[in-house]
Amino acid sequence: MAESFGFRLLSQAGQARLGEIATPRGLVRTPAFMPVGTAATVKALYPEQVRATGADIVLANTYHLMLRPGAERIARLGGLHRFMRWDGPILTDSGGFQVMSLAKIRKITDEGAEFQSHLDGGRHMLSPERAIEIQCLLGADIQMQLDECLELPAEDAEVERAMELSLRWAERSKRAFESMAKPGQALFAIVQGGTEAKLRRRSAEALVAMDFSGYAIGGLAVGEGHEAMLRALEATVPELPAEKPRYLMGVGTPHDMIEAVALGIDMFDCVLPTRNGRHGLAYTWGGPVNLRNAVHADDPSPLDPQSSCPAARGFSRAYLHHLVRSGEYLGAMALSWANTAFYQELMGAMREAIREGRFADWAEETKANLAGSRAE
RNA sequence: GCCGCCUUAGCUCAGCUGGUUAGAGCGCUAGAUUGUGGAUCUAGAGGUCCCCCGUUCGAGCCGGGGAGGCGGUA
Repeated sequence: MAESFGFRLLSQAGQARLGEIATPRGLVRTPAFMPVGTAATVKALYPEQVRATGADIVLANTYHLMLRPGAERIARLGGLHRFMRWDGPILTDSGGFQVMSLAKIRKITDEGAEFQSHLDGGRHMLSPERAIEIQCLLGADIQMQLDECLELPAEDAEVERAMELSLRWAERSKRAFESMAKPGQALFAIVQGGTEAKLRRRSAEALVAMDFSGYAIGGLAVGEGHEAMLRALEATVPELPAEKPRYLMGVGTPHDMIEAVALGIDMFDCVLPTRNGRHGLAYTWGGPVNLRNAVHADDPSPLDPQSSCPAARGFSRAYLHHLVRSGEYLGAMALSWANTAFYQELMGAMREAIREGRFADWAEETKANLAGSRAE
């Protein structure tokens, strides 16, 4: 097992990349999907289940864990890996996005983000330095710089201001990381700049000059639309170094991820498989299936016979329909499991297609099969 | 038997002095959801206002008769 962090490019098909991220806690095969475990749990799933679906790494969250149960407490309890019983790599988000999406009242200054907790209204200050300190207390293998994420559409001047602020925060995050992090831990920068190609390029260029272990693309899938997101990726990815992993934050649908991999993205995270699973939407090789719909009430066929997941192969659509409509825990568990498994199967299929040099054909065929999964 | 109350959407119920196209909540039928508040939002379908007769320009609403339900009483 590697002592230090590293990325290896194994193969390429067009812009699509097959690779491997080495961490002291194990390998991450890329393209990778990271199940989201915001509050130190991939909701409704046991860690063993998450691992068995093929996930190499999970995501957890600075914002939520600093508020509850507290980063210092997790550190006293032996760190996040022991706390949540996940011994593989963990990536932690820095909190920038959550301050935007969750905190009711917030004030962004150069110093940091001052916000009121969505839990109890308490006031907190999250600076770039504190965000790194928290991620170090948690023991995250891959840490993210604090950034400012905007909802789109936004004024150009506002997008530029947030992008420039995020650059200053990147620099401070890196300094803090270098003074606190343990060997083998990595820090990723976050490219901002909205949908404006010029701003994206400037952000990427500045961050690359600071030399991070990996580069994330943030501030997308926040209201700009599918095509605008792809154009922003096309503008950004060529600016990033080939020898570092590229992470598209918060994305996405199966369709989104196939197209992003085609543009050279290596890593994803998204709440869709788990959140939508809890609310009755299943992702399958035949496209998304809304199990709340009445059409499933009498359907004895399995959710997805092509899936390797016992929940997708074993439970009938009629039963899952009943569980979802009844608000039963097992419905949320079964669909979270099936969806998490599907997302990993999808990444596995992409890796195989790249390895065999047939990614473009595979992508066309698969997108057609999934049609309905956001065919925009 | 007599007295009182009730009957409006699938369910529980509003309904103005009699006045356009009769409403709500839940449910139902769908849709949205992208660095997770186990959340939220959007749209749609659905009515013999118990039945009949009458009064009125006009009745869910007023009068008479009937049916069904609940309660009280003998």
